[in-house]
Amino acid sequence: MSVRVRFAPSPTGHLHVGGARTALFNWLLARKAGGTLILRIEDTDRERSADAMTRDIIEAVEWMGLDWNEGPIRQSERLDRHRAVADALLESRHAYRCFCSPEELAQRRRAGSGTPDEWKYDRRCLSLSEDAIAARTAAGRPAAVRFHVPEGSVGFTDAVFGPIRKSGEELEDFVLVRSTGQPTYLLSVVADDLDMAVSHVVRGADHIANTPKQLLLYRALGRTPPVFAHVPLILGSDRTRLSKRHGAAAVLAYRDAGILPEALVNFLALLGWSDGTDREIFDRASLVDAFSLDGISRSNAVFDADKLSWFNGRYIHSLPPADLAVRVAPAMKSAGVWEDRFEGPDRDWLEQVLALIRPRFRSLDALAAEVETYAGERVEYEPAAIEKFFNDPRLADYLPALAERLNDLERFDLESTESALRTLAGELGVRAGLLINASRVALTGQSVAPGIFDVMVMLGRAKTVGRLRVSKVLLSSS
RNA sequence: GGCCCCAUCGUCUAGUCGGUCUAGGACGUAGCCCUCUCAAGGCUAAAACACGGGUUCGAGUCCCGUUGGGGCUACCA
Repeated sequence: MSVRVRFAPSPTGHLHVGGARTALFNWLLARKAGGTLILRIEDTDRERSADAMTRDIIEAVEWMGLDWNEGPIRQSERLDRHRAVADALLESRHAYRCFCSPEELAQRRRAGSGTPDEWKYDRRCLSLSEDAIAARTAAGRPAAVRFHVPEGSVGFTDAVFGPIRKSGEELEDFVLVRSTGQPTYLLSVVADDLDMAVSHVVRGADHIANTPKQLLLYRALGRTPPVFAHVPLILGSDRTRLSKRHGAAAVLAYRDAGILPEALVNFLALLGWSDGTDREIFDRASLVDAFSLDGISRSNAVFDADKLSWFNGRYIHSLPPADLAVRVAPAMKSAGVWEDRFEGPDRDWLEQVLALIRPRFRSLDALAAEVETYAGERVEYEPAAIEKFFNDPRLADYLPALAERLNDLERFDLESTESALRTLAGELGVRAGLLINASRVALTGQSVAPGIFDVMVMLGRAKTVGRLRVSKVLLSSS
């Protein structure tokens, strides 16, 4: 049996990390088995669905690099097919028309004993005679289609949770088609999964309780259900279900915050799945290779932004510089630090700067912004840096002296700059650290930077000497 | 409330048919090393089997209960 899976988000909101992980697991399963991934948009509730959200979801899935083989299919385009299934169920007496309006139901719910959510549909319309139905239909009364839940229990073996059973008494006669003629989710998923020959349904664990209802539909239709694999939910740090309240839960928000898709993918894969080893870093290919449904955990997982950040750092630190330059370009552009020369003659220089400064960064944004320190014409001095390393008045003489030494250098490289500085420090009788740290502030405006000689070489002689000379002003005025 | 599901460090997790598990790894935290700063990197440390009963020679591993958490309970998906 060939593996056919689907990722079926509903466009009622942004694609959040929970949905993203479900998409990833489906993709992984499809790729691992050489199967097919179908992208299906579950927009049967027109009221709550938005086209903008559909675009958002597709953009997010593409950004994560999860390619699909069929779709995107909009469920709303298959309404006729769904209604046909409902008609078949009506015909076979597995479903019946219900003329109770939502308002009436709400009223009866409130009037019933116990709390409203204990109330089950009272099957008032189940016993309607043919004549009564015909009369109401002729009178133009809208009717919903309800499934007639049979006696007995339904059970299935979930690929991650194992056997799950539910007694039919717990289920009420659920609606398949709204009185507006719109099919509901329960009908649509089953009809679509059947038509699309879906072999494995991998979805969030919040669907576990609905699965018995769907199983009943498969049974009534005389069809074999797919394998179900429910994935535990992702929780916020307060252990409640992840939502907008927990800050950035949307996939594209992470992209916009400078997260690399491979980091998100790697992180998400390990959130609720393990291959049983200690391995943490997985590229796409090894993830496909190692993935298996039975490595999925049964308990919910808390989303740990710190760990995502760590993964992102790992990828930023290990990407080939040429690739990193490509990946960071959008962030540089939106930060306003991009210059055309980075596309041409200074490409190598940019790559070298990135390679030099990246160990200190875990996000593309911060990394992009820091390029300005090296590429820009002006230095922004941090007050804290000045306070920390510009606190020796003698520096007002030392730094200009260092500038001249460096300016006179025959060659301007790592070795020559370092020996020039250390020689000067020796002659002055001060620690090399004094000049080094002060130079760091003079050259970058910060108290934090890569090795100072690397910084000098990246800046080049002109900028290095210029910034050291300018710093005299700051020193004498402070 | 009812039904379903889950339960190992703060977090993500490993934990072969129950037998050196004195419970392993990672993030985070603390310390040390490196060192011109801060990172990165390396090393080390603190940190968990929710609780109570069973079953068994022996339970983190099996069973029951309690507690806690989550989900579902719509003419939402």
